[in-house]
Amino acid sequence: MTAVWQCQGVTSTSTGAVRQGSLRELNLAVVLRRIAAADRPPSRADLAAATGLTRATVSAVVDDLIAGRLVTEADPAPRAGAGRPARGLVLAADGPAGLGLEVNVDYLAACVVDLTGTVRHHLVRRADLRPVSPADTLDRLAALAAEARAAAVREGLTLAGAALAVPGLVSDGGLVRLAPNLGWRDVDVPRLLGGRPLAEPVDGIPPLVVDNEANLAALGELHAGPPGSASFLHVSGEIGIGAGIVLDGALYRGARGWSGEIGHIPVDPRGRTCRCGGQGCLERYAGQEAILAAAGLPGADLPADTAAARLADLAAAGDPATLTALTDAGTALGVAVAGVVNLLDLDTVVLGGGYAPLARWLSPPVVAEVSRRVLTAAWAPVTVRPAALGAQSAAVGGAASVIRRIIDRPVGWLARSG
Amino acid sequence: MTAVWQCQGVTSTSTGAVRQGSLRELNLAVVLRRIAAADRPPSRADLAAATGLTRATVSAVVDDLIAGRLVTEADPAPRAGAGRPARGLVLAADGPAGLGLEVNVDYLAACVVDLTGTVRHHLVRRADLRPVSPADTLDRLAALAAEARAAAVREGLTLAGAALAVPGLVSDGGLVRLAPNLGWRDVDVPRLLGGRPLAEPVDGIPPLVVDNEANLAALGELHAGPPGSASFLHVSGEIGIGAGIVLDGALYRGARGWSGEIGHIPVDPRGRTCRCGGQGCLERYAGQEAILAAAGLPGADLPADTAAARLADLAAAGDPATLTALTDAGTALGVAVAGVVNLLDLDTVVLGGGYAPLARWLSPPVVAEVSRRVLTAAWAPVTVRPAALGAQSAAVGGAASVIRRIIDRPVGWLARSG
DNA sequence: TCATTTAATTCAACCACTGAACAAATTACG
DNA sequence: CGTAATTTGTTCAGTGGTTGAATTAAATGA
Repeated sequence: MTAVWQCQGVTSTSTGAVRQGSLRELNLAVVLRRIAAADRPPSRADLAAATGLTRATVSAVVDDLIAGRLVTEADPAPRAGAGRPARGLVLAADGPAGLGLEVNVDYLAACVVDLTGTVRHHLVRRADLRPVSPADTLDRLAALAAEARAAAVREGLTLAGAALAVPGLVSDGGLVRLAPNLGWRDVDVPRLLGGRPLAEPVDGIPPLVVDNEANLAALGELHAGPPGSASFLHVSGEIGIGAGIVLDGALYRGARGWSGEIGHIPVDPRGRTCRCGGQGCLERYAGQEAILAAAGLPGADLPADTAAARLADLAAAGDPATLTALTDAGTALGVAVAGVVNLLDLDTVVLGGGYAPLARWLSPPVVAEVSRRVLTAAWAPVTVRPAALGAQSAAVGGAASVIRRIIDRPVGWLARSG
Repeated sequence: MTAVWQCQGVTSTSTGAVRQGSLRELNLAVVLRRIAAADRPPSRADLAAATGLTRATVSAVVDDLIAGRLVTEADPAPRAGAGRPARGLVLAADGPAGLGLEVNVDYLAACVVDLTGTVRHHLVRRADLRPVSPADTLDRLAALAAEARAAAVREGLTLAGAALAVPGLVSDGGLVRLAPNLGWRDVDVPRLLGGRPLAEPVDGIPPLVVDNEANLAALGELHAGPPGSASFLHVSGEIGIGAGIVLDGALYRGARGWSGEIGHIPVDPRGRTCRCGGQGCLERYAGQEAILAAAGLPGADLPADTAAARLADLAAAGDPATLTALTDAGTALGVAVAGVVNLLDLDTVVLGGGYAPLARWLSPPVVAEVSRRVLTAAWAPVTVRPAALGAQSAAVGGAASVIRRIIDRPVGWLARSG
C-alpha cells in the first residue's frame, strides 16, 4: 500500500452528501472559524448570536473543541453592565501547529506556526544550494525540520502537517517538474524525504504538501497581512517572476496547479527575446538579472537575497543607474500588473520576495502605471504595498496553510488520539 | 511509519451555521445536482451509491423533489441482468424556468430556459438602440419579456427569476455605471423596470439580476459547451473586448464585480494610444473598430452583429485586406490571451460574441501565439474554440444562471407555494 | 439584601439520517 | 412453467444532534 502524498488543493467537485454526523463536523468548523476570525475573544453567547445556532448547541460544540485542545477559555473580556461575566474563547496556543519549509537558492528555512497564527520558531540556514544535489539539499532540510520539530515538541506543540515551498513548477504528488534556479528537474520530493516523518499523521491533513513558493508566499500574506484584502496579487521578484493569486480569501491554483506565471506577460511584444520563446516578456525587464544588468552590476551570479540587498543599498545611497533601473523595472511591472488587475478586478497588489526590500523604489512607477491603465481605479483605488512578511512569506505561508486546514475541518484533528 | 492520509478538499463555502433543517436543504441540493449532472437518468439506488446516502434517505429526498415539480420519473433506462427495473429520474421540463434578457447595440433578446437546460423560447428584436433612451429601451425590453413570459406560462412553465445582460460595467443593485456603446451612464435598471414583474417571486432567487454581457455569455458557454472544461476564458469581441472568467466551474466576478476587462491589456506598450489613457491596448488592435479599419471598411458605425458578418463574408470571399486584418487581430488577441492563460493556468479559451463568426480566421494566430508563449503548453495543450452558442450566449447564459440557482438551492423553490 | 441582567447548562422533544427487514418487479435457470 | 436469484424501492424502529424552554450561575445596581 502506498501512501498518498498530496501536492495541491484538489479541485474538489465532490458533491459531498451531508450525513447525520456531518452536521456536527460542519458546526465544529463554523464555530472554530468564528473564534479564529473574531478580534476579541467571543463568549459562547456571542457565538450563538453570530452563527444562529442555539446556545445549547454552541456549548456542546465548544466542549468538543476544548476537549480536543483547539480552544481554550481565556480571561473574561471586560464588559460593562450587569450580568454574569462571559468566559472568552480563544484558539489554543499549545495544540496543533503547522510546519512550514522552504528551499531556495541561497537558504533553507523552517518555521512553526501555532493555531493562533503566532510564529513560534523560525530557523534559517544560509548556503548556496545551487551546487548541492537535490537529495543532499533535502537531507539538510530534513535535519532542519527535525530541529524545528524538536523545539516545537518541547513547548507542547504537535505538528499536524508540513508544507514545503520550492521556487518552481510542482505537479500533483509533490513532483518538482522544474525549478530552474535550483537546477532541479523532475525531483520527487516525497520519495527523497521518504522515511523521515515531518509531522504527526492527522486525518485530512497531508503529512507533506509541496507547492510553489509564490503560492505559499501569497498564503502567508493572506495570513499576516492587514485584513480586508481578500483578493490580491502577490508578486515575487526572483530570477523568475512568480505570482500568487488570492481570490475571495482562497488561493487560486489554476486548472493544473500552475497558475501565477506572470513573468511572461508581454510588456513589449517587439522587445527583447526571452528564453521562453516570446518577445518582450516581463521577466526580461523586471527580473533580477535584468535589473542587475541595468544597474550596471556584473554579478548575475549573486543569490537572490544578496542581489536585492545590494540593489537596495545602492538605491538608498542614491546611485543614479540603480534608481533608473528600478524605475524602469517598476514601470514594466506596473504595465503587467495593471493588465492583471483589470482582468481580475483586484483591490491590492503585494510586492514580495525579492521585490519586498525594493518596494520603496518600485512602488511609485507601479502605482503610476496601475492608476493610469486600470479603468476602475477612479471608482475604487488599488493598493500597492510591500509584503508584510518580506522574504519569510513562503515558509510562514506554508505553515499557515496547515493550520488553516485544521480550522477549516477540525474534526480530522479531533478524531486523532482523542 | 507512514499511513494513508487522503487529501480532502474542504468544501464548505458558506460560513453559515448548519442547523437541523439545513441537513435536508443540503441533501436536496446534492441529490438534485447529481440528477442534473448525470448523463443517463439515474435511479434512486444509483443516487444512493453515488452520494453515499442511504436508499431510504434518497427516497425521501426524491419524494420532496418530485412533489415540488423539480424532478419527474422517466421511462426506465434499459438495463441488462436480473432485478426489479429501476425508475429513472430526470429534471422536470414543466417546472421552474429562467428568463434571460439582453440589451445590446442592435438588438433586444429574451429567452426561456427550462430546468433541463433546453431553450424553450428565444425572441430577438433587431433595432438600432443607440438613439433610444434607456427608459424607452427598457420599456421595449419589458414588452419582449412579457411576451416570452406569456409563451412560457402557456406551456406550464413558471419563471423563477430573470437575468439581464448589458454590455457595460454593472455595480451592485443593478446600476449600470457605464455602457459606452449604448451611451448609458448610471442607468438604474431595476428602478426603470420597476413596476413590471418579470418573474414569480421565489425565495433565494432575485427577481432580476443585471450583469455584464461577457459574464453571462461565459455562463452560457459553461452551460452549453462541452463538459470537461471547468476553467476557461470566454472572450467577447465587440466594440470593446470583454472576458468572462470561469474558474472551477464558477464565474469569477472579481472583488467588485468588474473582472474581465481584457481589452486594455497592453499588447504593444509603445503602440497606439488608447482612450483609456494607456498605450497599445488590445482593444486598439483586436477591437471591432480596429479590425474594420485595418480591413479597409469605412463603416465604423455598423452595429456589432453586422460588422462581424461583413468581415466574415469578406474573409470567406478571400479578400486579402480582411484576411490580413483578421490575422493581425488574432495575433494581438493571442498575445493577450497567452498572458492570461499563463497567469490563470486555463485549459480552454472560447471565442465568443463578435469573435464567434470570425473564429475560423482568428483561431490560427491565437493558437500560434498561445502555444509559443504559454510555458505549460508542452505539458498540457490549450484548446481554442468558438462559442457553442454564438451571439446568443449572453441571454441563454442569463437564463441558465437562474436555473443554476434553483439546482444549487432547491429548497427556495420548494418552500414556494407548494 | 434583593431584584435585575446576562451567561451557561440541563433536559425533553423533534427532525432527519441509518440500517435492517420487507415488499415489488424483473431475469435466470432447472 | 415455476422457483430462485437479484435488484429496486419502502417501511420502521433506532440514534445522533439540534431546538427551545426552564434552570442554575455569577455578576451589577438600588
